[in-house]
Amino acid sequence: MTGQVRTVDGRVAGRRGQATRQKLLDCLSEMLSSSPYRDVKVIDVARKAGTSPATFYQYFPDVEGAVLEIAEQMAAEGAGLTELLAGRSWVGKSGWQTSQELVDGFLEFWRKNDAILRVVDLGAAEGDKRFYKIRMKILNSVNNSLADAVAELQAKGKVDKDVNPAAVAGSIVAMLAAVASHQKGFQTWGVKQAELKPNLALLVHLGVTGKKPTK
Amino acid sequence: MTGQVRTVDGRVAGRRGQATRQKLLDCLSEMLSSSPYRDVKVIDVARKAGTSPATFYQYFPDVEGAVLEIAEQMAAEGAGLTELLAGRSWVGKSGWQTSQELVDGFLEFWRKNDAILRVVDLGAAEGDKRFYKIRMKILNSVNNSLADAVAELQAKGKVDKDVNPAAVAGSIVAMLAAVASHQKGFQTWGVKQAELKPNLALLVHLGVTGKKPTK
DNA sequence: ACTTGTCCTGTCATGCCGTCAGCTTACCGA
DNA sequence: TCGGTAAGCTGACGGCATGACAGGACAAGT
Repeated sequence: MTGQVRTVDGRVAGRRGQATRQKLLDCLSEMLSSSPYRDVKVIDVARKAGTSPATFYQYFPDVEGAVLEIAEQMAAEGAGLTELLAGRSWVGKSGWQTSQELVDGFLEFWRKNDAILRVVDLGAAEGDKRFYKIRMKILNSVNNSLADAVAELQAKGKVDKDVNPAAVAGSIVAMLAAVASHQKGFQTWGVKQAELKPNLALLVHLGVTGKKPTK
Repeated sequence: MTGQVRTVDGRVAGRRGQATRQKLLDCLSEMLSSSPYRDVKVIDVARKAGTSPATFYQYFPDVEGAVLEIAEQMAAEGAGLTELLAGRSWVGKSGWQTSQELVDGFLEFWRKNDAILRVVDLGAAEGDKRFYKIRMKILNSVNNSLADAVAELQAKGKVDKDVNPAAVAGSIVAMLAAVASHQKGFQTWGVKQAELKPNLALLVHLGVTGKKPTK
């Protein structure tokens, strides 16, 4: 029951309209990858989509509105990140594997959607609740699972009592997101992609379990 | 020897000119805190500074150019973050203290400069080398110290050999930066500022030494 | 008072924004 | 088949930001 897709002035969009709308979104997505967010103009998106600016405004209130739409679509996919953690173990060798796969999946997802995620991150940091919510939606899936894992280990006495599972999980997730969006940066620091992953996985494992992984 | 401050058309700026220039920078700084980066317009900055857009363009090529200037100033201050780590120990109780003070200082610095740091982060993520360099300048001070600390512990055999100091240090620094810029976010996750810090410090300590701190 | 170089702004061409009226196209029922 | 209705698109327009320039205001030294 998401309701039908509607134009700004309230008409319901038909087949053709939806196609145009999607084309505009696709073109916007491309533009976000190739030029700074600040310089993305409605007219450029429209031109790229082979239509006119007026058409753009029929479907979106402004660039930001369209960006939110793209972000929403991505967030829906991003919910799949939960599977990286569902039912996984954090003890012994399988704990190390869980950690590695989480890092792998996370970095991959971020790499695929880096342009839009940059903008979402900015919006969230600027305090825009709409972007903030989307960021939460993506990170929550991972965050909650991690927090649960920590809490569980804590209940078994394997993790100190004064640890706050939510704080630790949140920090780890933030780290993953930050490293992912500055992946290129590490190369300039003399750290190769392939080297980065296991070290990141190590930090994740340490954070969750408080112990070095058994490899 | 940074050379004198110059206008866009090559004149050297005198006392009065420098004052106006600085006022424009200050106003821009304020605007960045109060409105989204994308919506910051030259005309608004000029109005706020009680001058005209033409004056702005005399000193800066565009908004981005002025932002770089502000960022540069901040980066100079940020170099002081090194002191949070210079000559500190990572063993025993003092290790725990080092970790705590690092987190404290880092979050504080970020909180003070959050608006401009947001923009720098975005610019860097978008691949703009000028922003990237500034981000490095700030983080390098901390990053290098951390990497050294890890390498040292590694030489003493207290940290596994297959750990890459640069990768670990970079990831930790990225975590600090990310958590700092989304501090508000944690509150919505039910994590209070005061709770966040020790948990973050714990993660830092774990990452650097591989062991839980002795408190 | 006059000169000199700094500093600021009025003005202008250009281009994007965001809206509207109006035209074209697709769909549907009679 | 035909006409009605709603969807879909665009040209055109006022408004505003951009960025450049030339000329006027101002301070400081002579």
